[in-house]
Amino acid sequence: MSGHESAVARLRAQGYRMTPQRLSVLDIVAGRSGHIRADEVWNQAKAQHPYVDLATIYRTLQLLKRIGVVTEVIIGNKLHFELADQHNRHNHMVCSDCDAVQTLSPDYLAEFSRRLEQEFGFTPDLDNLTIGGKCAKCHSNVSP
Amino acid sequence: MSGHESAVARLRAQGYRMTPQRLSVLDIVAGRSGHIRADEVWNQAKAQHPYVDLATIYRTLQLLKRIGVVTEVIIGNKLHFELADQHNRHNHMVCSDCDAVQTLSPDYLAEFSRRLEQEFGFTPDLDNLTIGGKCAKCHSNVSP
DNA sequence: TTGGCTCCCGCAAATTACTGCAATAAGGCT
DNA sequence: AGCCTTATTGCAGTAATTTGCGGGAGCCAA
Repeated sequence: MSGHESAVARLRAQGYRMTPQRLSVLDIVAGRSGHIRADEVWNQAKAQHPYVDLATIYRTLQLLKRIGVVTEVIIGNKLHFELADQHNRHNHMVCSDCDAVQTLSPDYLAEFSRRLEQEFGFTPDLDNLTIGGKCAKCHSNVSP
Repeated sequence: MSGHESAVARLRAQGYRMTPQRLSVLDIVAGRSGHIRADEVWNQAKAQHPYVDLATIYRTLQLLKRIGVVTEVIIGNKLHFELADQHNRHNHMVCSDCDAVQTLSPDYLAEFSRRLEQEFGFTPDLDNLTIGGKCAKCHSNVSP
């Protein structure tokens, strides 16, 4: 449970204000071990604070993403968010059939990333990289 | 200009029908050397066939994507499509600052892909993989 | 050719994501 | 504690994409 304080500090440091709405969003995302959709955040936030607007949720999530507190994962073309834990960075593999999500150590991408940087000067944003494909279970299935 | 016939054949082979609308979409996507947005396809399609509906464009593009005739590229959170040229497969690197797109040989991902398959049984969909990050030009800039 | 099954289209409405604007409230200053 | 500045919210509206529905058309079999 160390995400909150540092997140609040990071907001303040950049001139952003801490509001009940933002705190709610932060609590909700931090309280969830995995990823959560924007509308789920909204539903939970309304329980704590009846007049939060969905637009505020979106703006807050974008803000938190911009300052690196949460990361965005696209699962079956729906946006999800999760707390960015600096001590446990990971990428996601999402199955295009069953939407199952597996996490992946960024070590697997280190070599690839280094080559892009050396050969193209392109710095990939690994924090937000999600790999689509078929998981082992769905791979054996037939119908497309 | 070999995309058409094989695409038509592939549609028929899977029980899909070739309609004027679908042919238009196919023509338009094939006629563009790079990527094209759904609404651009729509505008061009309307010129040929005044009563095409945008929903049809979207459905057709999804269909073509599903059967592997076109691939999807997300550029600055807008969907783009391009003809899947089997002889010139490539991935994309998109700069999150300036939306510039560079193409990338899938060779760079081969090793990575092989490891995912061996260690997790996960088959990544490299055709639709786009890497976000900062290009060399924007990398030197300051403001976030 | 007739019947029937299924596919496909256009229309409209739903869903998801985002934005402009005026009212509100957070945080610093006194 | 009270005031002032301005970031932030709620509301309403827009943009982008998807989905449900009913009619119409293609295809096959008898």
